[in-house]
Amino acid sequence: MMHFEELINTIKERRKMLRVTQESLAELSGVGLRTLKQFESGKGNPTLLTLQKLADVLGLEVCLKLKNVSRSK
Amino acid sequence: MMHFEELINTIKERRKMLRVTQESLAELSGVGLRTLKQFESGKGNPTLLTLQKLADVLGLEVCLKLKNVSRSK
DNA sequence: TCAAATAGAGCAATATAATGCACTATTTTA
DNA sequence: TAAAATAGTGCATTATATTGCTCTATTTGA
Repeated sequence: MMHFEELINTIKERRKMLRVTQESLAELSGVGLRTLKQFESGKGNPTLLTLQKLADVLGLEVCLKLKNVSRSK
Repeated sequence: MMHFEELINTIKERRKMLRVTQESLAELSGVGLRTLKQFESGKGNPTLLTLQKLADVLGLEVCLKLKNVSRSK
């Protein structure tokens, strides 16, 4: 899924920016380390709850925004 | 989960604004009708893929944004 | 450079999301 | 206000997300 990557990168970059390891983020968020590893490495299709838990610790939140309609793509 | 509701409402309202029934949205998105019903009725914890499929048809996209840090809440 | 820290993956068990079917409840509309 | 359309739920099955354990690969820093 093309759009997954954007979310993955946001999480990954944000985590690194905050200098948090996968292990720490897993603990802090209550998400299993294995689950986080899978998500960040592009395997996996997390549940909304899992994504929210991760985002929350990183000071992010999941949202829905209008797609850019006028793209010539 | 408090924050789920916001996402649910966004989906639900957007769907209604576009005058699309659950049945249509389910078909168009490729998500099972049962799954959509559960999500909109507040039961359920959809996978990111499911959420994206629904959002996509409605002209929305899942994103991560910075949380409002300075809230006295 | 090489040892420690961090990240990724195989395997297997368990929890739960996704789904369809059939039915009920609610809403819409003629 | 009654019929039709739309939305919500119980039950059961299947698919798959989550998890821990263990091991390997990669990255980092002294």
